[in-house]
Amino acid sequence: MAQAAQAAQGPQPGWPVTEAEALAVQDQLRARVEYADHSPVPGAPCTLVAGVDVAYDDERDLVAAAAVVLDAATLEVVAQATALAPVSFPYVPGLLAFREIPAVLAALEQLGSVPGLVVCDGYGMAHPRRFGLASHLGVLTGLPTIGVAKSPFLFRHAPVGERRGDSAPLLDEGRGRGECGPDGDEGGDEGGEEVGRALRTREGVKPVYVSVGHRTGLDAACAHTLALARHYRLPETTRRADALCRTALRAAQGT
DNA sequence: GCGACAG
DNA sequence: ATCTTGTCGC
Repeated sequence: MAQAAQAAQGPQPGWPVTEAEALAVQDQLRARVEYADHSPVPGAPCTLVAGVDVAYDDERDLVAAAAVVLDAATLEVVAQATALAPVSFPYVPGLLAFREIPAVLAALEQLGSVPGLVVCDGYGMAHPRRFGLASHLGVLTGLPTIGVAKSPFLFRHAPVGERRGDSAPLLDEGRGRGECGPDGDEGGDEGGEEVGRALRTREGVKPVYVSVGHRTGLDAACAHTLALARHYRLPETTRRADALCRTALRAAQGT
Protein backbone atom coordinates (compact mmCIF):
# COMPACT_ATOMS: atom_id res chain seq x y z
CA MET A 1 0.00 0.00 0.00
CA ALA A 2 2.13 2.76 1.26
CA GLN A 3 5.75 3.48 1.70
CA ALA A 4 7.25 5.80 4.24
CA ALA A 5 10.67 7.04 3.40
CA GLN A 6 12.93 9.81 4.51
CA ALA A 7 15.52 12.14 3.17
CA ALA A 8 17.61 14.73 4.95
CA GLN A 9 19.08 17.09 2.44
CA GLY A 10 19.55 20.80 2.84
CA PRO A 11 17.90 23.50 0.75
CA GLN A 12 18.96 23.49 -2.88
CA PRO A 13 21.82 25.63 -4.12
CA GLY A 14 20.41 28.96 -5.12
CA TRP A 15 17.59 28.79 -2.61
CA PRO A 16 16.71 32.37 -1.60
CA VAL A 17 18.22 33.57 1.65
CA THR A 18 16.80 37.08 1.90
CA GLU A 19 13.26 38.35 1.52
CA ALA A 20 14.28 40.38 -1.49
CA GLU A 21 15.61 37.28 -3.22
CA ALA A 22 12.44 35.35 -2.42
CA LEU A 23 10.29 38.14 -3.83
CA ALA A 24 12.34 38.07 -7.01
CA VAL A 25 11.88 34.31 -7.31
CA GLN A 26 8.11 34.70 -6.94
CA ASP A 27 8.00 37.38 -9.58
CA GLN A 28 9.93 35.15 -11.98
CA LEU A 29 7.96 31.95 -11.35
CA ARG A 30 4.54 33.58 -11.35
CA ALA A 31 4.62 33.88 -15.13
CA ARG A 32 4.69 30.09 -15.41
CA VAL A 33 1.39 29.44 -13.66
CA GLU A 34 -1.24 27.86 -15.94
CA TYR A 35 -4.87 28.58 -15.25
CA ALA A 36 -6.52 26.19 -17.72
CA ASP A 37 -8.01 23.23 -15.86
CA HIS A 38 -6.22 19.90 -16.23
CA SER A 39 -7.32 18.40 -12.94
CA PRO A 40 -9.16 15.05 -12.78
CA VAL A 41 -12.95 14.82 -12.61
CA PRO A 42 -13.69 15.55 -8.91
CA GLY A 43 -14.31 12.37 -6.96
CA ALA A 44 -13.89 10.12 -10.00
CA PRO A 45 -13.15 6.44 -9.30
CA CYS A 46 -9.52 5.33 -9.45
CA THR A 47 -8.07 8.81 -9.72
CA LEU A 48 -5.32 9.79 -7.30
CA VAL A 49 -5.36 12.91 -5.17
CA ALA A 50 -2.49 13.88 -2.89
CA GLY A 51 -2.35 16.01 0.22
CA VAL A 52 0.82 17.63 1.54
CA ASP A 53 1.61 19.32 4.84
CA VAL A 54 4.55 20.10 7.11
CA ALA A 55 5.30 20.37 10.84
CA TYR A 56 8.13 22.42 12.35
CA ASP A 57 10.62 22.30 15.16
CA ASP A 58 12.49 25.57 14.78
CA GLU A 59 14.48 24.82 17.92
CA ARG A 60 16.10 21.82 16.28
CA ASP A 61 16.01 23.41 12.83
CA LEU A 62 13.80 20.62 11.53
CA VAL A 63 10.83 20.46 9.21
CA ALA A 64 8.94 17.24 8.54
CA ALA A 65 6.82 16.97 5.39
CA ALA A 66 4.25 14.38 4.45
CA ALA A 67 2.59 13.49 1.16
CA VAL A 68 -0.42 11.20 1.23
CA VAL A 69 -2.15 9.84 -1.85
CA LEU A 70 -5.83 8.94 -1.67
CA ASP A 71 -8.24 7.27 -4.05
CA ALA A 72 -10.48 10.22 -4.93
CA ALA A 73 -13.63 8.10 -4.80
CA THR A 74 -13.11 6.00 -1.68
CA LEU A 75 -10.75 8.37 0.16
CA GLU A 76 -8.63 5.37 1.09
CA VAL A 77 -4.89 5.83 1.44
CA VAL A 78 -3.01 4.47 -1.57
CA ALA A 79 0.50 5.65 -0.75
CA GLN A 80 2.34 7.95 1.59
CA ALA A 81 5.83 9.25 2.23
CA THR A 82 7.63 11.63 4.56
CA ALA A 83 10.83 13.65 4.40
CA LEU A 84 12.93 15.65 6.82
CA ALA A 85 14.82 18.80 6.01
CA PRO A 86 16.41 21.73 7.81
CA VAL A 87 14.22 24.83 8.09
CA SER A 88 14.98 26.64 4.86
CA PHE A 89 13.44 30.04 5.49
CA PRO A 90 11.89 32.04 8.34
CA TYR A 91 8.14 32.50 8.52
CA VAL A 92 7.18 35.60 6.62
CA PRO A 93 3.53 36.07 5.58
CA GLY A 94 3.52 35.90 1.80
CA LEU A 95 6.69 33.82 1.62
CA LEU A 96 5.44 30.64 3.26
CA ALA A 97 6.36 28.50 0.27
CA PHE A 98 10.05 28.99 0.86
CA ARG A 99 9.65 27.37 4.26
CA GLU A 100 7.63 24.38 3.14
CA ILE A 101 8.54 23.47 -0.40
CA PRO A 102 11.97 21.83 -0.11
CA ALA A 103 10.69 19.22 2.34
CA VAL A 104 7.41 18.79 0.46
CA LEU A 105 9.22 18.15 -2.82
CA ALA A 106 11.39 15.55 -1.11
CA ALA A 107 8.31 13.76 0.21
CA LEU A 108 6.56 13.87 -3.18
CA GLU A 109 9.61 12.43 -4.90
CA GLN A 110 9.51 9.39 -2.67
CA LEU A 111 5.92 8.66 -3.47
CA GLY A 112 5.40 5.58 -5.59
CA SER A 113 2.70 7.21 -7.67
CA VAL A 114 1.91 10.44 -9.50
CA PRO A 115 -1.30 12.13 -8.32
CA GLY A 116 -3.63 13.95 -10.67
CA LEU A 117 -4.05 16.75 -8.14
CA VAL A 118 -2.16 18.01 -5.09
CA VAL A 119 -4.06 19.74 -2.30
CA CYS A 120 -2.00 22.21 -0.26
CA ASP A 121 -2.57 23.57 3.22
CA GLY A 122 -2.59 27.29 2.43
CA TYR A 123 -3.20 29.49 -0.58
CA GLY A 124 -2.60 29.52 -4.29
CA MET A 125 -3.76 32.58 -6.20
CA ALA A 126 -5.20 34.10 -3.03
CA HIS A 127 -1.90 35.70 -2.18
CA PRO A 128 -0.70 39.32 -2.09
CA ARG A 129 1.27 38.71 -5.29
CA ARG A 130 -0.94 35.93 -6.67
CA PHE A 131 1.66 33.26 -6.00
CA GLY A 132 0.97 31.30 -2.84
CA LEU A 133 2.51 27.98 -1.94
CA ALA A 134 0.03 25.97 -4.02
CA SER A 135 0.96 28.01 -7.11
CA HIS A 136 4.64 27.61 -6.31
CA LEU A 137 4.43 23.85 -5.81
CA GLY A 138 2.42 23.50 -9.00
CA VAL A 139 4.94 25.34 -11.12
CA LEU A 140 7.85 23.33 -9.70
CA THR A 141 6.15 19.95 -10.17
CA GLY A 142 3.97 20.61 -13.19
CA LEU A 143 1.08 18.99 -11.32
CA PRO A 144 -2.41 20.47 -10.94
CA THR A 145 -2.60 22.05 -7.46
CA ILE A 146 -5.10 23.87 -5.27
CA GLY A 147 -4.85 25.60 -1.91
CA VAL A 148 -7.32 25.03 0.90
CA ALA A 149 -6.64 27.30 3.88
CA LYS A 150 -8.17 27.54 7.31
CA SER A 151 -8.22 31.32 7.66
CA PRO A 152 -8.86 34.19 5.23
CA PHE A 153 -5.39 35.78 5.39
CA LEU A 154 -5.69 39.27 3.97
CA PHE A 155 -8.95 38.76 2.14
CA ARG A 156 -12.59 39.35 2.87
CA HIS A 157 -15.87 37.87 1.84
CA ALA A 158 -19.59 38.28 2.28
CA PRO A 159 -21.33 35.93 4.75
CA VAL A 160 -21.42 32.34 3.49
CA GLY A 161 -24.70 30.40 3.38
CA GLU A 162 -25.22 27.84 6.12
CA ARG A 163 -25.43 24.71 4.02
CA ARG A 164 -22.63 22.48 2.82
CA GLY A 165 -21.57 23.66 -0.62
CA ASP A 166 -22.52 27.29 -0.08
CA SER A 167 -19.77 29.76 -0.88
CA ALA A 168 -18.84 33.42 -1.26
CA PRO A 169 -16.13 35.03 -3.38
CA LEU A 170 -12.86 35.77 -1.61
CA LEU A 171 -12.07 39.34 -2.49
CA ASP A 172 -8.78 41.15 -2.64
CA GLU A 173 -9.58 44.67 -1.57
CA GLY A 174 -5.98 45.67 -1.93
CA ARG A 175 -3.98 45.28 1.25
CA GLY A 176 -0.62 43.76 2.09
CA ARG A 177 2.19 44.65 -0.23
CA GLY A 178 0.95 43.40 -3.52
CA GLU A 179 -0.61 45.96 -5.68
CA CYS A 180 -2.48 49.13 -5.07
CA GLY A 181 -3.07 51.99 -7.39
CA PRO A 182 -6.33 53.40 -8.69
CA ASP A 183 -6.00 52.01 -12.22
CA GLY A 184 -6.86 48.76 -13.90
CA ASP A 185 -10.07 46.74 -13.75
CA GLU A 186 -10.13 44.59 -10.65
CA GLY A 187 -12.20 41.96 -12.43
CA GLY A 188 -15.07 41.99 -9.95
CA ASP A 189 -17.91 44.46 -10.03
CA GLU A 190 -17.50 46.09 -6.65
CA GLY A 191 -15.31 45.17 -3.73
CA GLY A 192 -12.23 43.88 -5.51
CA GLU A 193 -10.92 40.97 -7.51
CA GLU A 194 -12.06 37.41 -6.80
CA VAL A 195 -8.97 35.46 -5.83
CA GLY A 196 -10.66 32.41 -4.37
CA ARG A 197 -13.76 31.25 -2.53
CA ALA A 198 -14.88 30.86 1.06
CA LEU A 199 -16.53 27.43 0.94
CA ARG A 200 -18.75 25.76 3.51
CA THR A 201 -17.88 22.07 3.66
CA ARG A 202 -19.91 21.34 6.81
CA GLU A 203 -23.14 22.82 8.03
CA GLY A 204 -22.73 25.07 11.03
CA VAL A 205 -18.93 25.03 10.77
CA LYS A 206 -16.54 27.78 9.72
CA PRO A 207 -15.83 27.71 5.97
CA VAL A 208 -12.51 26.85 4.35
CA TYR A 209 -10.74 29.14 1.88
CA VAL A 210 -10.13 27.69 -1.55
CA SER A 211 -7.95 29.11 -4.27
CA VAL A 212 -6.44 27.95 -7.50
CA GLY A 213 -2.84 26.83 -7.70
CA HIS A 214 -1.58 25.49 -11.03
CA ARG A 215 -3.54 23.96 -13.94
CA THR A 216 -6.83 24.03 -12.06
CA GLY A 217 -9.96 26.17 -12.29
CA LEU A 218 -11.73 27.66 -9.27
CA ASP A 219 -14.98 25.76 -9.82
CA ALA A 220 -13.04 22.51 -10.08
CA ALA A 221 -10.98 23.42 -7.02
CA CYS A 222 -14.16 23.86 -4.99
CA ALA A 223 -15.65 20.64 -6.35
CA HIS A 224 -12.50 18.73 -5.39
CA THR A 225 -12.57 20.28 -1.94
CA LEU A 226 -16.17 19.25 -1.38
CA ALA A 227 -15.49 15.74 -2.66
CA LEU A 228 -12.58 15.42 -0.24
CA ALA A 229 -14.33 16.99 2.75
CA ARG A 230 -17.35 14.72 3.12
CA HIS A 231 -16.79 13.90 6.78
CA TYR A 232 -14.89 16.85 8.23
CA ARG A 233 -14.34 20.54 7.60
CA LEU A 234 -10.94 19.98 6.01
CA PRO A 235 -10.19 17.76 2.99
CA GLU A 236 -9.24 14.21 3.93
CA THR A 237 -5.96 14.79 2.08
CA THR A 238 -4.79 17.56 4.41
CA ARG A 239 -6.06 15.75 7.50
CA ARG A 240 -4.04 12.68 6.60
CA ALA A 241 -0.94 14.64 5.62
CA ASP A 242 -1.17 16.72 8.81
CA ALA A 243 -1.34 13.65 11.03
CA LEU A 244 1.53 11.98 9.18
CA CYS A 245 3.96 14.89 9.26
CA ARG A 246 3.37 15.37 12.99
CA THR A 247 4.14 11.72 13.58
CA ALA A 248 7.26 12.00 11.43
CA LEU A 249 8.42 15.04 13.36
CA ARG A 250 7.95 13.35 16.72
CA ALA A 251 9.81 10.30 15.50
CA ALA A 252 12.66 12.53 14.35
CA GLN A 253 12.74 14.38 17.66
CA GLY A 254 13.14 11.11 19.49
CA THR A 255 16.34 10.54 17.58
C1' DG B 1 4.95 54.84 12.39
C1' DC B 2 1.54 50.96 13.88
C1' DG B 3 -1.15 46.90 13.25
C1' DA B 4 -2.40 42.69 10.44
C1' DC B 5 -0.67 38.73 8.60
C1' DA B 6 -1.52 31.32 4.98
C1' DG B 7 1.53 27.88 8.22
C1' DA C 1 2.99 26.54 13.08
C1' DT C 2 3.36 25.80 18.45
C1' DC C 3 2.45 26.24 23.72
C1' DT C 4 -1.98 23.30 26.29
C1' DT C 5 -7.14 20.45 30.03
C1' DG C 6 -11.14 19.72 30.16
C1' DT C 7 -15.53 19.89 28.16
C1' DC C 8 -19.97 19.93 25.52
C1' DG C 9 -22.21 17.30 21.89
C1' DC C 10 -23.43 13.98 18.04
